[in-house]
Amino acid sequence: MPTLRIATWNINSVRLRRPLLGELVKALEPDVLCLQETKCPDELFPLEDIRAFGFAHIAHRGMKGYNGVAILSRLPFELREGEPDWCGRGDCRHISVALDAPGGPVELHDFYVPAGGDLPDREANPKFAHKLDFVAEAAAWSKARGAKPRSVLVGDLNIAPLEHDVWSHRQMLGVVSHTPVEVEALTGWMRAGEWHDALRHFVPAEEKLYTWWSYRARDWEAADRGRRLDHVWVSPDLAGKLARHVVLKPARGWPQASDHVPAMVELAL
DNA sequence: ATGGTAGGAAACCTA
Repeated sequence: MPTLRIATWNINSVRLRRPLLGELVKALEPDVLCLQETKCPDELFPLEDIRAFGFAHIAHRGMKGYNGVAILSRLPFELREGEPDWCGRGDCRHISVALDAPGGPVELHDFYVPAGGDLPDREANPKFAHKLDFVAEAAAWSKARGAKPRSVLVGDLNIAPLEHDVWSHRQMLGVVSHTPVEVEALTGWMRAGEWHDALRHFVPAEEKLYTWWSYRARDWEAADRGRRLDHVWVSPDLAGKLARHVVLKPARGWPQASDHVPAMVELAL
């Protein structure tokens, strides 16, 4: 049966960490890899290095210093144009393609949701307001779009929705990424598009699951104060085709690691 | 209660 492996990783600078892409490819052998926080203007994107890792098809949308998303693929795809300009900011936080996948096209969306700053107060903190507005717009977009078959949405959504998506639910309730207003916004987005949480398809809600560990810890592994900020969602028709997943925790221990680790889902198409 | 680290830019922002 043909399979499709889609991975997502907040790489936190594609130029600095491009050697680690080789490690990721060795470990996961993804057909498609979606990146966030490439922090790389389009004219400086390291196309040749990435082609050498086997990704013949590359789409990237970057800017100077911040943000930036990219889709690296072994399969051909068509870049989807005319997607929304989220919150009218011209940020590079979303890119999407129609993948030439086994059995027909798969619509793939790669998102980087604003982190939202430190203070979980819409009035006092414009970054938090931006985050909530972004997710609300995304929910409206999903609602209008409907539960389109053969769709996958991945990325750093910067919200850990479930109790066991954080190391301590109680201590995180007031911390941006796990506040009730953010969790409600994210679950509203999921419901609006009838998206299925593909990572939790494999890992029961009662089990801890993290994709991010802060840089600001003496020993990230010993402290293990992680959060699940990175997500893979699939359309209802693909939920039954989920075959395998990997959250590549060892990547957090790589030399010059990103604070996020790659997550991958395999679909039996 | 606080501050801890990292990347990119350009002397401070973002996460």
